[in-house]
Amino acid sequence: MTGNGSLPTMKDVARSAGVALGTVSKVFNNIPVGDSYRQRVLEAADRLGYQVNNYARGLKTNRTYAVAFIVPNLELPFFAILTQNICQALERRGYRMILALTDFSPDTEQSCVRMAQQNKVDGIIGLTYNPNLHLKDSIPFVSFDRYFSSSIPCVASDNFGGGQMAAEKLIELGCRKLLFLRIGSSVSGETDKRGDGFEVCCRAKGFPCDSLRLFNEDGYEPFKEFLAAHIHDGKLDYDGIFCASDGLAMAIRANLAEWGILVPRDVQIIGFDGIPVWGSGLPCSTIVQPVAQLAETCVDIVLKEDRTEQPSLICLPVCYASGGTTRDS
Amino acid sequence: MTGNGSLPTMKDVARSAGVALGTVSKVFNNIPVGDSYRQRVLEAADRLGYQVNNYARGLKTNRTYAVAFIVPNLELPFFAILTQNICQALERRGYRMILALTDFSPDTEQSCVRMAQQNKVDGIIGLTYNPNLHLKDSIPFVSFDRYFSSSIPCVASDNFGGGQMAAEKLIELGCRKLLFLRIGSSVSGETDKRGDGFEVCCRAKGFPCDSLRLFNEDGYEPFKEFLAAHIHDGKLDYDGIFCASDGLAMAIRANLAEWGILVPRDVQIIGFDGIPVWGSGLPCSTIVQPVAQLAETCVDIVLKEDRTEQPSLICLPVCYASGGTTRDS
DNA sequence: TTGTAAGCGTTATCAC
DNA sequence: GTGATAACGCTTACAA
Repeated sequence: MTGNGSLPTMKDVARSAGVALGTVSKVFNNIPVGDSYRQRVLEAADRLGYQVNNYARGLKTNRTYAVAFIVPNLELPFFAILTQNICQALERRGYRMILALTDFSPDTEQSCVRMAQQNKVDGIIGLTYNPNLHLKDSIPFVSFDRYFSSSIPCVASDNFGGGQMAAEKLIELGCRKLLFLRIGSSVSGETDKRGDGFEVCCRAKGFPCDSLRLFNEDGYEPFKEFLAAHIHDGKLDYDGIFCASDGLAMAIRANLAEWGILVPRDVQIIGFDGIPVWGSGLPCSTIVQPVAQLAETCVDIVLKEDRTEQPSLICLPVCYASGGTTRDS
Repeated sequence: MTGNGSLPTMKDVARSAGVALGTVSKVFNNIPVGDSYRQRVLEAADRLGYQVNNYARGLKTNRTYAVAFIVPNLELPFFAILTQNICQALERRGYRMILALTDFSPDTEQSCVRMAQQNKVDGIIGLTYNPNLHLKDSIPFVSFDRYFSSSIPCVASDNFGGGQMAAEKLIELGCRKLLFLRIGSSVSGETDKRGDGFEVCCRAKGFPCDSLRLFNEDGYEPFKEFLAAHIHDGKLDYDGIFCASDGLAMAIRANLAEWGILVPRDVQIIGFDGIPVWGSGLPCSTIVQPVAQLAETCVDIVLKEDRTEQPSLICLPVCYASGGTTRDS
């Protein structure tokens, strides 16, 4: 204790150890110092319960060892797991994560960026939808799943390739009448390519492919109406469906069940994401995103000192995994 | 721009606005200042793209408007949703969350606490398992789901009541041979009371109740063996199971399915948590934790200035929700 | 190798 | 109401 009620400072440690202030600082920065001095300092620090004040340190060094991660929410399993992996990747490097949730609001996204800047974070990783997010170029920014410009690195899965993979798989499994379904932000992003890859591949292989692309604002109703319109005599017009997310795949499956249409007996479905459900494994057959590598990549790039020579778009390979909604298990 | 490459400071704003440094500070702290001055300052700040440096501010004021949240991971839906709700509750109050993941490691938990202290957070909310976590009493700490001592507030659901509720419900639904299953940390915590409440209630109502309580280290194998040992001629010895989490409930259901035992036809199951799965609603019938209120409560307490008169344990009411694994829908 | 002193960007206390 | 000036706790030349 310092006598007054507040926390001990370096000055207190120095006094208690009987050394100069600078010496204490050196000890805590791993700068060579006489062994007996180091000893005394460490003991004094321990005795006083001293810890470096990162705020004072950051003020001097301009490095805070904090990175902000901006994401809509943690309700979607993919968002939660991505957040977890990025947080762990940061921790491994001695950085901390400031978590900022936006609930898809462009205004909130912007104010999160402001907050991050004000907190002098060393970098920002953002999964955002605001089409004209205003970024200070003084803080490194890495965008997840959305391409801004060549000067802002974007990290994503190989969404196009994943779509192709889904098409190939469904066709290989005997599907001939294919359908693509998605619901998501009306702001275009990398994930849109999932459907593009799927459709391109279907066409290339000579099979018809319909698609229904909705925006979040639309809600699920249109899906139900669409399916209802494509069921005749208890049979669905399609035998293979590719959904842009596993959650959507599960919702579609549940809706079809109400019509007595069973998966994978009557129609095979492939989703996208591949996050296992705790206690019950993969929710469906799916294109698996390489979450751990995506996280590592974001962190690597955002922390990279040398900001010239940054790639502007990095796509990581996905893979297919069977999960009970296709006839291959 | 300031001429040199770095960010503008208050000094720059003052110079550019032609006012004194202190005046600028006052403007940004909402301290009364002549209107024309305020105008000039705001304009200059805008022109320069100035933002208050929270690190410098924190150094002076000893308030960082940051709270650390320590949690094992975001894989368990309950953890993810709790994290989301706490983060939102903090954002609403103008605070940011520093997220620290521990993966259940006691050492990591301790180092997260150290990190938080070093970052001079205004408070710590912790979902931890380290039985002798060392806390500085200079930083407010709120424990989730685990009681430390009367001086450290603990927030939890009414786990005991939830267990009772599950028993009552199963009995009401006709179950007579009851079973309680749990897997979790070997460090005791509030969640242990789920089973206690269940067993107490079963006994009080005069129905037999078995239970199998495992630790994470044990893995799932013992559950499978237990169930196998209690299946005779394709029939399970129990007709009602209460699982300490929804994830476990789903795992048990899947295991029973392998034996041809169907839920809820042959046995009814109630889980605990009540986090809906994106795209498919509740995973099972369950005791729902009031996540939003739990989060609000944690944040309220951790930010409360007056630290005398804090309750040492707050239990929030749970409720039952049917989700397809009981015969009441 | 050790000690000294000048800031880092704010806030807060004073005279004016 | 406004404008110097001294901290806040630390890092980092630079001098000893």
